[in-house]
Amino acid sequence: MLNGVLTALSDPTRRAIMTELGAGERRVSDVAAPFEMSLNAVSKHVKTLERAGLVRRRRVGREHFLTANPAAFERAAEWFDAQRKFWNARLDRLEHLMTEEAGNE
Amino acid sequence: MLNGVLTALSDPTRRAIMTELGAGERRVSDVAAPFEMSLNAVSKHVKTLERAGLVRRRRVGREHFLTANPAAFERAAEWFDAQRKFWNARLDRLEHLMTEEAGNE
DNA sequence: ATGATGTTCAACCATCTGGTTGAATGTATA
DNA sequence: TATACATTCAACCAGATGGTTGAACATCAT
Repeated sequence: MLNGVLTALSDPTRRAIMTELGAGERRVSDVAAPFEMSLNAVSKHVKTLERAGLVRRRRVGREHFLTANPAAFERAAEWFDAQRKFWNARLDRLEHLMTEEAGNE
Repeated sequence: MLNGVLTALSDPTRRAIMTELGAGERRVSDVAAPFEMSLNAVSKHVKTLERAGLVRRRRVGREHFLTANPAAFERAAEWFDAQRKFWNARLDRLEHLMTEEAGNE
């Protein structure tokens, strides 16, 4: 869902986690290590990303391995792309009108 | 700022407002009309979008005319595009490795 | 001047959010 | 078995968020 993905990614910590996972599979505590907040806080962020479908979890014994699920980006990326296209078209149309106007002067 | 734009757009009401403004300049009360919430609530949402740079306001007498500022989308759109490119490259690399692996069997 | 219109401001409220700490759970290891 | 490790769960807290209502402000129309 677009909503969940956008909400999840509107937090800088969570975007950083996604970037971190860009380097490959990581355990929860590895992901948490660079941050100054508690492991618990990061664990919550991971859960949020997971709920949004952006992160997948693989349990091996007591360790939880996390991977990014890039497919989940798609909806949001597409939404922004659609916006971009729409506004570009609109600006082009506007510009076109203005040059036409100029031609009539 | 990426953060502000993403946060602003993570709310469905605010995304709807942006869509509404896609049709052209609108007064605050016109923007508010289709929503079931109070004018005040929408006014607050507009202010949020304005703070994020996504909306511009033009005061004419007592009326405030709003327009979308598509340029503000750019950062966010670019961020998603960068993500998309990064993950596609990563998947390609992975696929490549796997076919190489298969060739060695 | 009066009153209606368009909008914001201010105070309030319930819920969400992002963080904390401490305990619980499950698993590996000595 | 006892202990250390990896992680989550639960309770709590402060501050943000999204909504409400009522008053204030500025402007237009009579």
